[in-house]
Amino acid sequence: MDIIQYFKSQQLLTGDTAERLSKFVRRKTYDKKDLILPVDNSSKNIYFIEQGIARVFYAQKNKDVTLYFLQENKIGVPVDSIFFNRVCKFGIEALTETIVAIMAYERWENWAKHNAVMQQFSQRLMIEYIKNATDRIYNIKFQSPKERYDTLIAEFPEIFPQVSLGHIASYLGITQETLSRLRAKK
Amino acid sequence: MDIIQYFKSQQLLTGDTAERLSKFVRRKTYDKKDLILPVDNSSKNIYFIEQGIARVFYAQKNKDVTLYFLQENKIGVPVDSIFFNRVCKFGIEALTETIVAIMAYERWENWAKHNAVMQQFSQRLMIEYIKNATDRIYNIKFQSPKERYDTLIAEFPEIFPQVSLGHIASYLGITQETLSRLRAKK
DNA sequence: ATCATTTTTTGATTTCAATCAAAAATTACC
DNA sequence: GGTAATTTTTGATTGAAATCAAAAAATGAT
Repeated sequence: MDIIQYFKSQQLLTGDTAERLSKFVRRKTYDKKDLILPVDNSSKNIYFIEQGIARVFYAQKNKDVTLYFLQENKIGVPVDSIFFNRVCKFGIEALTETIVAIMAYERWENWAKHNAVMQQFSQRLMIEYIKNATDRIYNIKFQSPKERYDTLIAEFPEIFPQVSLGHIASYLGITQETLSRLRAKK
Repeated sequence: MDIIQYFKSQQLLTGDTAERLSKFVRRKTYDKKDLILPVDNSSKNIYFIEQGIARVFYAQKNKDVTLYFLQENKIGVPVDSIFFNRVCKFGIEALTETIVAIMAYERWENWAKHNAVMQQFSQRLMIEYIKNATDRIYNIKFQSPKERYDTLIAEFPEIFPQVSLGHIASYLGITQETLSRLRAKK
């Protein structure tokens, strides 16, 4: 969905603010396997997935771990760079052909300083991030791979034909082979 | 440290705001093993550790996992209840004798609506939470138990005589025996 | 100090998932 | 449609850490 439409539909923005925000948006299309954001970058952009699927991942040498998936209408925020002025450890990779709405965070941050609606909008997005991070930690620390698997297909069933087992397995914290066996029985 | 002193020292609050906030604070002392916040509760309080050490943990049946430790000057925030109106999955347990400064979040939230300093203060705490959660996810997903161990002693060396191996092990995601062996060699 | 309780270490065994390897299936491309 | 390339499944083996069990050490209480 168009990013501005989406924010409106979620009652995050009202007409005129939305109007103005839409001027900040730049759109870009990525092919499968393109990097939307490379690892260890210090981008201060916000990446909204208008179409397609992406993954947020850590990578170093021979290690590659998927942190989470971004479906349509999800936002990838390089928090390290935006809030903490350090390079962002994770990257974002397109897993299908993807349309991304990109916005420079600083512009809207400045605006938010003088605008209550934007201020609240900004806060809402932070809370959204907090929710996702909190849930993910619970998911990793307290649930079993099988439970994580069940949660994933419940929340994001379309993932299966589209995303390769390897990425899903690393999201779950197991190997591809183990995931394949997990699916087989049952 | 006294919570208000701490916020001042961090330039999070100025004189008069601090003054007023201090009226919101209620202090409580806990013994070792006391629950500061039970699991699955819906407290809307914020818990600031003025003295001692606590742990944030998930528990169900025979499962008990330590999420992270709260040292002096750290804040425990039951985000589930405060932001999402659901019971908070984690609890907080005192690991030593502990002095906690407790504050009702709603009071300061209402205040923040009409006060820019409080608003910014509130936002800073959110960002702090985001940082911790982000780092922790990296820590869990991308680092090995040994690396987690090294990070922990680097950041929080005093933990060792004070907190039992069992809790530390569950924080690291291994068993107590494995941790004991990890420490032995070297 | 002594005894009791808790915590940590050490040892032996088991188990589950990782690894290694190859076959089968699916997808992509000329 | 056929061949190549990729992805998934299946099988056999290995290994690292969990489990089980008990000894040793540390802490606490009387």
